[in-house]
Amino acid sequence: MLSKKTKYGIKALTFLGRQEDNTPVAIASISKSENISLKFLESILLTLRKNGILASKKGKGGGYYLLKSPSEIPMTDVMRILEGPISMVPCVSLNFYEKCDDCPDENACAVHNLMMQVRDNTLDVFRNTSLADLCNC
Amino acid sequence: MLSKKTKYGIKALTFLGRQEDNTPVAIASISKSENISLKFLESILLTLRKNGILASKKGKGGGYYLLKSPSEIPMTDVMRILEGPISMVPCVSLNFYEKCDDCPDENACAVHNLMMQVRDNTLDVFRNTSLADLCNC
DNA sequence: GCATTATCCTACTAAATTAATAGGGTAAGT
DNA sequence: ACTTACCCTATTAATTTAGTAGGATAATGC
Repeated sequence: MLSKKTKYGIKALTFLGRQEDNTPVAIASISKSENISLKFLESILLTLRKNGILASKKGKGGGYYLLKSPSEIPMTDVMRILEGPISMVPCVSLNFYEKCDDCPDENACAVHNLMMQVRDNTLDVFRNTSLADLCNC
Repeated sequence: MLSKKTKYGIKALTFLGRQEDNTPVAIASISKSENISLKFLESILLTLRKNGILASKKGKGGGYYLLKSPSEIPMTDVMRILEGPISMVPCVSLNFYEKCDDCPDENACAVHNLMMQVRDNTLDVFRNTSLADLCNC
């Protein structure tokens, strides 16, 4: 299941990507438009900023804005920052690999092999989708 | 993330599918071979039985066995029984649909449209994989 | 320079889910 | 009868997720 954090994060990003110019938008403004708890959204935007997706400006007229153009932001990046691994099991993860305790041989593991396929397919979607694609729908 | 329940369930099913004949296998036997907590596995096999994947036999020589041949058990069924929805969000689920509280228009929702694609791709994998495919690897 | 605005940041709490355990009940075989 | 092994409900422990609190910091404008 997709966490609310990721869901809200993506909604906020598309909201920012749909702005005419790239002037800062206040958290409160996004919070209202997208029906997201202000404080929760605050922490989400903070992690997106710390991970190089957003930049911010303080004080009056301040807010968050995209660092790059939406077409340059692949959904793989967004997903990994907000949701973590794209794989359903750590043993098939490219960026968050971990060995299973119970499994003596990965190549002989049915779960491993099935989840490799799922990962490849999911990755395909995220690699071929940028924030720009999401803004136009 | 895939739950341990599903992971263990799939491992147990492939173990049963790899048996020469379809005679009952005791939970304890699967538990040892696959390094799964006995009691936890017990509850997993119980739900697989209640959902028409497995049958069981009590008493000495008893245990669990597959109701159908592995090639007749699609992974979509297994996943939905053990893990629940295949979709990452309820609003794109075929079998567990639920409307989002925050979203006024699904068709205009970026998350919805992205997750539709992910669902379609994941579903493709599960639909085209049977338990038999997992037993041969 | 001071008030206002809005992000920054740490810590905490509540709720939900997951993983596992306990313990007795029931049926089948010998 | 006795043993074996599944049946079933309830409970607990651990982890994760979602959300809250509250003040610190920085920029802007009068």
